[in-house]
Order: sequence, then C-alpha cells, then structure tokens
Amino acid sequence: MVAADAEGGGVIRPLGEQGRRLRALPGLPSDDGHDAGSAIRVPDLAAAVRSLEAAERPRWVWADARRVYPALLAAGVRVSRCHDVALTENLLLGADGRHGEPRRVEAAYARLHGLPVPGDPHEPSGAHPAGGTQASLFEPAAPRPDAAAEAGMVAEVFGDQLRRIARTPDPGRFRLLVAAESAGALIAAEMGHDGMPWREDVHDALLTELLGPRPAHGMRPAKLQALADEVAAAFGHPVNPDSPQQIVRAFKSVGIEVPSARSHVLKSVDHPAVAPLLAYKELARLYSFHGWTWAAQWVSGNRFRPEYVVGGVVSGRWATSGGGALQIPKVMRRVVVADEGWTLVVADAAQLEPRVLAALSGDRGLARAAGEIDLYAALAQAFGGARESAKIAMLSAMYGGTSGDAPKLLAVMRQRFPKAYAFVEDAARAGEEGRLVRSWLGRTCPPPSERWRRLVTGPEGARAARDRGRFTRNFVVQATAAEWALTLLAVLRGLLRELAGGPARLVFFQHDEVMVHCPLDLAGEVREAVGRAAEEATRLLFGDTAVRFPMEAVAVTCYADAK
DNA sequence: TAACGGAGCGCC
DNA sequence: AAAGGGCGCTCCGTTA
Repeated sequence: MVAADAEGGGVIRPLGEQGRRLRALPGLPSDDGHDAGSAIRVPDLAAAVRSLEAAERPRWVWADARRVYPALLAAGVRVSRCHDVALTENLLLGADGRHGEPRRVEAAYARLHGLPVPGDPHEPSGAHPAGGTQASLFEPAAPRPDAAAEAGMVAEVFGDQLRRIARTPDPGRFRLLVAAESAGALIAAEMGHDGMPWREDVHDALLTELLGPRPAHGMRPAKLQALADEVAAAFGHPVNPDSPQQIVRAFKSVGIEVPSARSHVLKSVDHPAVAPLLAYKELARLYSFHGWTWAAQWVSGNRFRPEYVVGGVVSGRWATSGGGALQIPKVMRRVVVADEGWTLVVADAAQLEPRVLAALSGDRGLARAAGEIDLYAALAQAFGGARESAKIAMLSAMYGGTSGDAPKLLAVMRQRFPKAYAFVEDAARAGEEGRLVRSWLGRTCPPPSERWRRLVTGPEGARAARDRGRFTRNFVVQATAAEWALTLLAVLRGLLRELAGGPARLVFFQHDEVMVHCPLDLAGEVREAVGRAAEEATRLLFGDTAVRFPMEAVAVTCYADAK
C-alpha cells in the first residue's frame, strides 16, 4: 500500500491484490473523481491509514518514513510494517558500489527513466569519500511533487527495487535487510516522538552540583570559572583552557614540551596547571554538550527527543542528526528515570561482535566457544589460559590491532580458529586491494575514494592500503552486528505491540543496547520479550547455529542502576 | 560574517 | 588497562 502525503490530505495507492479489496473498505472514497491510475485521494491521510491498518495491516510503501510517519504519529497512528523507498535505495545503490548518489524517490525515479537526477552533485572525482553518506542524507530539497504524482513514483520505484533486490547475490538475506532497515525507520520516528524519560529537575540539579548555578548568558558557570582562574594562576598569565593551542604554548612557556593538549598526554605532566585543566576539560564538555542550552533544545515535558538517522553510519549503525543521543556521558544516566509506576527495561548484547564473527565465518571451534555465556572465558584455554589474552586476540583480529601481544596471539588464532582468522584476513585483503566487502545480509562498504586510488600507488601507498584493510576488516563484523541488533529491535517492537495493548515503548537504542519504558507490572514480560527477540534475530540471520547471543535484561527505575 | 578543518572527547 | 574501527558535537582559529 503506497501512502503519500500533501497539504491537508494525501494519496493512498493499493499495490497488487490488496488493491482490489481496498475499494470495498468503509471510510475510503471508492471513486471521488480524482482517481489517478489506482491512486485514491483522501482528505485525511492519518485517518485513512488508521482504518486500513486496523482492517488489513498492509505493508506501507512510502518515499521516506521521515517524510510521512511523524505526522501520522502526531495524529496517534502507528503502523506495523513498511517499505522505506529511500533507505532501500541507499542499500541498493551501495550494493552496486554507488554510495553517496541521491537516494530520494525522485532521484530513483529519474535514474529509472534516464532523466537528470535531482540533487546529483555530478562531480566525477572525489565527491564520495569513503565513510561519507552525508551527501545522500542532506540532499538539496527538490520541490515536492504532488501527492498523486509522488505515489505513482513510489509505486514504480518500489517495483523496480523488488526486481533489483531479486538480482542481488542473496535476495533472501537482502529482503531481510530491507525489512529490518524499514522497521528501523519506524522505530526511529517513534522513539523521536515518544522520547526517552529525562527528569529535567534531576538534570538541573546535577548540572548545578557539578558546575554551579546556571550562569547568565555569555558567562562561565562558577566552578568552571574557578578552574580557569586556577589554570591562569598556575601559569602566571591568562590561558584559554578551551584552546588546545594556547595550552600547548603555555606549557612551552614554562619549559614543558607537550605534543598536544589531550587529557591522556597532560596526565603524565608534572605541573600545578594540570589538575585544574583536566577538571576543566571534563566539566566544560558536560556544560557545552549536555548542559542547559542543550536541554532547552532537546528536552521537553521530561522527555529527551533526539533525531535518529537510520543507516547514518556506513556500517548500518544509527547516527543522530541532533541531540547527541549516542554520546550521552555515563554520568548523565542518573537523569534517565522511569515515570511513576513505570520501569525501564535495559538490555545489552554481551560480546556481540566476536559472536557475530563466529557465526559469519562458520568457524566451528569459535562457534562452540560462542555457545557459552562468557565467550572470552571459554576461549581462554586456547590462548594460554588467560581470558584477557583471548579478548585481545579477538579484538585484534576484528580491528586489525598489531601492538603489544597481538601478533603472537593472532598466530595462535590462525592455528586454532582458522576459518574465523581467514574470514577477517580476506576482508582486510579485499579492502587493501580496493575491492568491496559485504555484511552477512548484503550491506556493502563504500568504494575507495579517488584520493585513495591516487594515494595507494604513491609513496604512502602501503599505509593507505593498510588503513582501508582495517576498515573493511572491521566493516564485515560491525555491519553484521548492526544487522543483528536492528533485527532484534524490529522483532522486539512487534512483541511489544502484542503486549497488553502495547503501552510498552522502545525509548533508546545504542548499537547493541536497548531500553524499554513500560508499566511496572509488565517488566517481567518485557524482559522475556527481549530474550525471545534475541533468539528470533539469531534464527532469522543465521538459522541453526551453535552461536548464542545472550541478551540480559534488567528492570530499573533509573538508567544509572542498570550496570 | 560565514564556512571550514583540526583538536578533543563522549559513546559503541 | 589498552590497543581498533565507527560516529556527533563543540570549541578554536584561520580563510573566504
């Protein structure tokens, strides 16, 4: 079912068999004279979606959930499932090594018909650096087409996308990826709408405790100013502690050479300015990043409402385009408190990435270890008995680490877990040679930039190649981990909707961690749902595997108590 | 005045 | 404890 919105109304266009039934539905005009093709104009899109959702739970096909869904949520309408054309276009373009090309439905339609593509930067070189999807996320806004025209485009591009999906190396997996990504679009919009519980009074008290009272505009909070004064006194002259350059120069003026002003560098410097400087850095970040100004913009009604960007990271992890939801300092967790009579169910996947590697590579030995709750402990024996050695070996394999004991431990890994070792080595080799790698479900890494291609043949070539090898080595694992987490989230959302009329709400998702806000008496069932969702995600991705993906959920009143 | 890159640091 | 990769955001300081 295609839905497109417009000022004061919208268009619904049935697809396939559902369309014939649609016309008999009450509450929708069967023919109001504005029927373009099979498109039906409706005066109130939200009401029309609500009635269709109740009647037959279609898969809604729309240009971009971010365009359509927030208005539906505002009208109190939620849907079960959708196909997000823009996100799918992004995945399909990526699969062809065409990261960064415009992904909006207008662009997809234009490409399909050989027309000029709106929003295409058409710069042949250097336009799409590896790691940059920004161009596709913030395309110049083309004029919105009429809703009926948009519905037509969406229907046509959708059909084309289904054909392109069928031509991918593994259509079954790619379909799952598209479904999960689209579910993510719904969840992101819903989480932005519902918001995460955020006690404004607790936040203010915390800031006041750490920084002093909220300062007048343009002033530093009292405790920050006091620390800045201490720094100045230690150097004998004013130094802006927010300026790394000034800090380095100030140390030079007292005969201390530091390569940078980073905290870990300053920690080993013996000078009276160091202590207040380190304290200042920590508090200043809190003040500017998650202080009163931030709260005024992102917190309202005791809810933190960030803007999530599904697929905003090339690996498929989410990003945010505001609010910094994925970088909330741990000290702020005490501000996240369940409503009266409600609770927060918090769960994170333990040792997700090594488990993903075990499943991805089909390494039986590693999979056996990944059948245990503590994977690293299970591996310890293979690495000389130390759990820590096993951990270093796995992390080095997945991230391309070479320092310390890594080479020795990787040699052990190569011998004991040859398939897992070969899997990440192959990914690294592909990256070094400029090739593409794909996740388990078919998300594709960006191709190397023109700049990289020039660099790799030059004197710095070996380094450039190694860097990209580390990126692709990590990509296959991180992107598959993101797929598992997203699938879990989609399944969990479905389970929560079935629970007691659906009051439980997903309110936070951070790579491998989820938070549900629910009435106290549902805590047990929600915790159970998290476990079931983890099992179902594992089955959907990897079928019958020995690898376990433990997801322990705890119910807490305050986020800070979750760990 | 606006735009931009670098530095720095929070999260996973 | 840390190595590795990925981000967002804010500040500074320079350039257009």
